[in-house]
Amino acid sequence: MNIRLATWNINSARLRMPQILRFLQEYDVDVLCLQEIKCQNEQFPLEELAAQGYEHVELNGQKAYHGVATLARMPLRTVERTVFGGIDEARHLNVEMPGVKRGGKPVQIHNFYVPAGGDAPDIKTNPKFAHKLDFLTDMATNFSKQKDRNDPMILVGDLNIAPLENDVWSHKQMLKIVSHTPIEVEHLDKVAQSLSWIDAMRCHVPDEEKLFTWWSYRAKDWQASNRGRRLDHVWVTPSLEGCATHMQVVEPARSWERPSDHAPVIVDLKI
DNA sequence: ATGGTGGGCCACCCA
Repeated sequence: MNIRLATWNINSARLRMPQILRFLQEYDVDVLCLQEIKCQNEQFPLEELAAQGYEHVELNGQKAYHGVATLARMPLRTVERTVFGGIDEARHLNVEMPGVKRGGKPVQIHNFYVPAGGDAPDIKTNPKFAHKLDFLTDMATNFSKQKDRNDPMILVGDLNIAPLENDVWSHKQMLKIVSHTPIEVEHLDKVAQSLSWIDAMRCHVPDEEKLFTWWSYRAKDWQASNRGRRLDHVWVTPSLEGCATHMQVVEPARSWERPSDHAPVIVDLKI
């Protein structure tokens, strides 16, 4: 069974519906995980998606900020919406695909929006940075205690960390910038180690090559300056190792009218 | 060192 899965920080689902519909159609996506939907569940535009064949939508929304959604052509079932890091915000949604199994178990998809962490990389002066690290610590603990690395799971989303040197435009100039500080990378590494998660994007692009998914709105010409970061990720547990047969960052979407500042990431899975 | 651009919502918060 071949499944095309995508993740996209959409920066307002309601405002960006034309781009969402265009993306689903042009790229023939089966499952789309959205972050920063910025609306309550009741406000999410279900009808337009159903009309285009995406009849299955699971939500964890909230008013104005954050919020994640997972939508698909095939049935989905919400397993859990978990609060990490002690602050009750809509930043996680775990769904399973009852019709998509590996080793007799339905494949689960964790959709994450990790806190951005504010400006100063200092837990003493910046509560947002402390929250980000707490969130990551909680993720690692929760996975270790509650989950089994032998289960087929996919983790996608905006993790707001670019861990590798070539996940940012300038490693040296980014070392003290939130999203690329060593302490954040250490915390993210612990999350990855908790269930031996595999970085499915880097399986397709060598560590020596630049790979970005986000470009700031503040650049005059995002392509010319190309000061990007890889903030969005796709991980799989060991039982799905090698299942991601193809990966692409859909950079053209960053140039569409009224774009999100994130580009979608697509993986093709053979399950 | 600073400000640059967006979205939600109606005074600012957040990215």
